[in-house]
Amino acid sequence: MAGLRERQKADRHRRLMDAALLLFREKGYGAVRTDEIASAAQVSVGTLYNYFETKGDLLLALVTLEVEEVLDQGAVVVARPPDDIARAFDLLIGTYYDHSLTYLTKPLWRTAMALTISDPGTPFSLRYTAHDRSLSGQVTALVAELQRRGLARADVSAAGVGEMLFGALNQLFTEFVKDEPMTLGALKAQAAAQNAALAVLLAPR
Amino acid sequence: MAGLRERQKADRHRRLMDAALLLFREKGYGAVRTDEIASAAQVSVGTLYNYFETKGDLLLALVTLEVEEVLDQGAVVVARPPDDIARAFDLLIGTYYDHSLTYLTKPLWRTAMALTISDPGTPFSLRYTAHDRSLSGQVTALVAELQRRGLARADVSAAGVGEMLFGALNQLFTEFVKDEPMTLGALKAQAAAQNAALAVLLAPR
DNA sequence: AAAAAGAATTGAGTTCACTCAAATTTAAAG
DNA sequence: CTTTAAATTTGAGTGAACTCAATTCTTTTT
Repeated sequence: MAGLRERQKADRHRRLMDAALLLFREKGYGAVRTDEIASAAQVSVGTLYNYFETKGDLLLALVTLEVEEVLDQGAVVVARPPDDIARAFDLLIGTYYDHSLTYLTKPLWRTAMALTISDPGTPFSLRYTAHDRSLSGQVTALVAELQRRGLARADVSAAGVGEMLFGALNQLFTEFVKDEPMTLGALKAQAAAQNAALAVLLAPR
Repeated sequence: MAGLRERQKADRHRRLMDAALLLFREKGYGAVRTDEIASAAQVSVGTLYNYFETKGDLLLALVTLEVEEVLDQGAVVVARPPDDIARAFDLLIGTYYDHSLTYLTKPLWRTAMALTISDPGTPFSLRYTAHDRSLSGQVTALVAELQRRGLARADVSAAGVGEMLFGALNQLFTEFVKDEPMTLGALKAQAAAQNAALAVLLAPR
C-alpha cells in the first residue's frame, strides 16, 4: 500500500488541479489569485509552488489532459478513415476542434498558447510542443493511409502535406480562440474550405 | 508650425520607442524594468503609461515597424515572381523570414506573439492581426498570379491554397522562434520542403 | 500681461506572483 | 517508545508592473 506521505501528495495535487480548473473557468486566469487557488485546495501558497513551478504551469497541466484525450480520439479516425479525402480531413480535424472546448475556454486557450510561446523551455511547454508534434504526426499518418488505399496521389511526401495541413489548421484554431464571437461551426467551415482545395490537389490523376 | 506641446509629445514618444528597442534587445524584455525605460527616455513611469497602455504595447509598437517593412518587400516579389512555383514560394517566404530578425530577436518575437494571443483586443494586437492578414493576402495574391500566368493549376481556389500555405509558414516561424539554436537556413529548408510538395500538387496537369 | 482652463507629468502607493527560512509532519533508526 | 533524519508545509516578505491624486506646464481668454 502506498505510504501516507505519497497518498497525501497525490491528494493535494488533485485538489490543486480541481480548484484551478474550477476557478480559471469561472473567473478567468488573470482574475484568479494564486493564494485563492491554494486556499480552495486547502493548502498554503508555498505548497502550491511546491507542486507547480508557476501559476502558468498549473494551467498547462490542465491543457495536457485535454490534448491527451484528443490524441486518443484522433487515432480512431486515422485507423479507419472515410473513403474520401475531404471527408477524412474534415472528420479528423473536426474531432480535434470539437473536443477543444471540453475543459478549456477560449481565454484559457489563449493564455496557455501564450505561455508555451513565451516560455518554450519549461517542462510543461515541452510537453505541449511534443503533443503538437503528435497531432501533426497523426495528420501525416492520415495522408499516408489515404495514399496507401489509392485514394490520394502518392507522388508527394505525406509528411510535407501533413505538416502543412496541420500548420494551417493550427493557425485557424489560433485565430478561432483569438476571435471571441467566432463559433465552432465557423471554424470548421474555414477548415473545410482549405481541406476542399487540398482534396482537389490530392485527387489521383 | 506644430505647437510646443505637440512637438514635445512626438519627441517623448520617439525617445520611449528608442530606449525600449535598445534595452529590450540588450537585456531581454523580462529583464527590463519599466522605470528603466522611462528614465532612459527621460520621463517618469507615469508618462510611459500615458503613451503606452502596457509594457507589452511598447514591444508591439516595435513589431509593427518590422512587419510594415516586410510587407513592402513582399509586394515587390508578388508583382514579378519567378517562373517556377517552388522558387516563387521560396523567394516570397524567404523575404519574410530574412527580414524577421532585423529589429527583433527570437525572445522578443516570442514575447510579442504571446502578447497578441493572450490579449487580442488591444489596439496593437489588432494591428498585428491585421498585418498577418495582409501577409496571408500577399501569399494568396502570389498563388493567383501564378495561376494567371498558367504556371499553376487554376482549378483550385487561390485563397484556399494561399491561406493554407500562409498558416503553415506562420507555424514554422513560430517553431523557429521557440527553438533557440535553429538557424534561419534550417527554417528556410523546412519551408522549402513544404513548398516543394505543394509545387508538385499545383503543377499544371 | 495676468488669470483661468486644460493637458500632461510625476512618483509614492497598491497589488499580486513568487521566495525562503523556520516550523511541522512523516518515516527510519536505535 | 524516543530520537534522529528527511521531506514537506507554511506565510510573511520581496520585487516589479501599473495607478491615481497632486503638481507642473502649455494654451486660451479677458
